[in-house]
Amino acid sequence: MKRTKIKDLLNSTDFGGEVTVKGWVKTFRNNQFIAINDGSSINNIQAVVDFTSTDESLLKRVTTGAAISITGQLVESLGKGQRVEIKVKDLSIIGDSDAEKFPLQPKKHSLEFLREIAHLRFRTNTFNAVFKIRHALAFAVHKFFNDKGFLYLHTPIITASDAEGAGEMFRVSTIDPNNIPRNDDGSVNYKEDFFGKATNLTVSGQLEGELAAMAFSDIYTFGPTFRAENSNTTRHLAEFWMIEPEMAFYELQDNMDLAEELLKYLVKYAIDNCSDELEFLNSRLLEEEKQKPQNERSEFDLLAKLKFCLDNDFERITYTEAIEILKASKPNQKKQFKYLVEEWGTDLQSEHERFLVEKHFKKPVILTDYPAAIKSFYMRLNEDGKTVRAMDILFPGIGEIIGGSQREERLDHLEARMKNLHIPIEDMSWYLDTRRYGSVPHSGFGLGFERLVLFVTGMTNIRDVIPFPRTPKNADF
RNA sequence: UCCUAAGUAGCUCAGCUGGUUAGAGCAUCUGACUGUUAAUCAGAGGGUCCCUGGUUCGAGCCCAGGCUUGGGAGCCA
Repeated sequence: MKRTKIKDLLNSTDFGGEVTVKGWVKTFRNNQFIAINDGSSINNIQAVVDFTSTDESLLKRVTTGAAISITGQLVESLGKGQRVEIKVKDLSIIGDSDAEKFPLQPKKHSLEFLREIAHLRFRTNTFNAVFKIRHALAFAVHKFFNDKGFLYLHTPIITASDAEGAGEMFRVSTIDPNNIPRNDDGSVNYKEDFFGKATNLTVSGQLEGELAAMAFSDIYTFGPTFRAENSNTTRHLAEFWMIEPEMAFYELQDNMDLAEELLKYLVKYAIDNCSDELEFLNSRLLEEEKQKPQNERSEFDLLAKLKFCLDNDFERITYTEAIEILKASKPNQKKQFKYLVEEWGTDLQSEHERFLVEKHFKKPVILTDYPAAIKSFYMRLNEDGKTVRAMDILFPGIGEIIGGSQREERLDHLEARMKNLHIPIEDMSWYLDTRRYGSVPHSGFGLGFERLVLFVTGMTNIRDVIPFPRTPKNADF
């Protein structure tokens, strides 16, 4: 008999008909009630088995985690707590699960423990919800850009350019570490390596994206990105996914407008398409909040927080304005900041960003026009000669979720800047060609996909929103 | 990388001032019960107290080094 997905059965009113479900046992209560889940819904379907007429040795194999197939009649539930259930006619075990060894129990587990069994955590409600939302958001990214006529560009994972300055890179090499080819001066002879030169995993697809934007006008990338930084935080991964649109003829304002529209679109898409999952995560968070002392509880629940983000314009201020606000702020006056804000030109610490977003404006903030000295070489210099057209979007609880800029389209300015920073211009000739032949103002940004998923799901550790997290000292599974 | 807290049963944790045979709840197993919702009741099994070394008559507990994890910082998306 053809299998029906549990999601469809839970919505069905076709009582009396015979159905088959296949899935994994979540709980088996009272020797009668099997809660089965097949991943199609965060909710289980209950199958009621008549233990008096069922082989006892078969029932013993209905253990948490076992895969089973059930055929029976779909009926209105006789008990409370669920609308429909299946009256079992035929029960068979597809795959046994040794209850003494299966690590997931029908109880609450800590996220830290589940991280150690990341290969099995998909089977929990929480991760079912998180990864469904992750999927929905990924789909929504493509839908958003496709509907706007953007071209999805696949940029290389392996690159030879080391001019990004975006962070430490992972080396890609086939050189035998026990037998390294050397030049006469003792340095590694990369001519012997696979690509004939030193190569790395990409830290960003931006530079390649700019090349394509000079032909297609509007492009985006969405792929894995790698940083070999020794960062041990709740919002950094060594391998993460990034969305990087790049638009010709966009100035900084257009760039900000697109970024804000994208973020709101994605949040709305999740609200509209993942209501069960968000509802579950919301109640899960509410329960965790109850464990906290009153003064540490957040004022908004997850759903309210998401709606608030949709209903309010992001606050847009310049770096210079931010510095003025911070200088005059209470924590700065009372010397409560660990790093006091005194001079124009220093980078903002995360305590400052958090103050602006969570205390002062109480909503997402777009910071623009940073000092050139603390930003990348490719950002467009303003007329004042000291700030660049950069923008960072800061989210409550997450910090920087987007970083972007209008790009420096003037060849002479760009070359001067690169010389200053000792970036080898000869190696970057391919990039500078965009400025040599039909250069136009253009802009783009990078959205950290996992940080977006963090925000939408309300999870607090980035390792819990990517299936198999790669972090320092951790590359399991 | 720095600061900080932690590591005890499958999981979550307790373990007094260093003192006999290391405990609880849940899970698991056995039995009872049979419309349950983290079912209930009775019983049983289950330990490299993170690792290495040291102090001591005696270390889960004290000291040193290491490993791992949580939280914070830096770097950033």
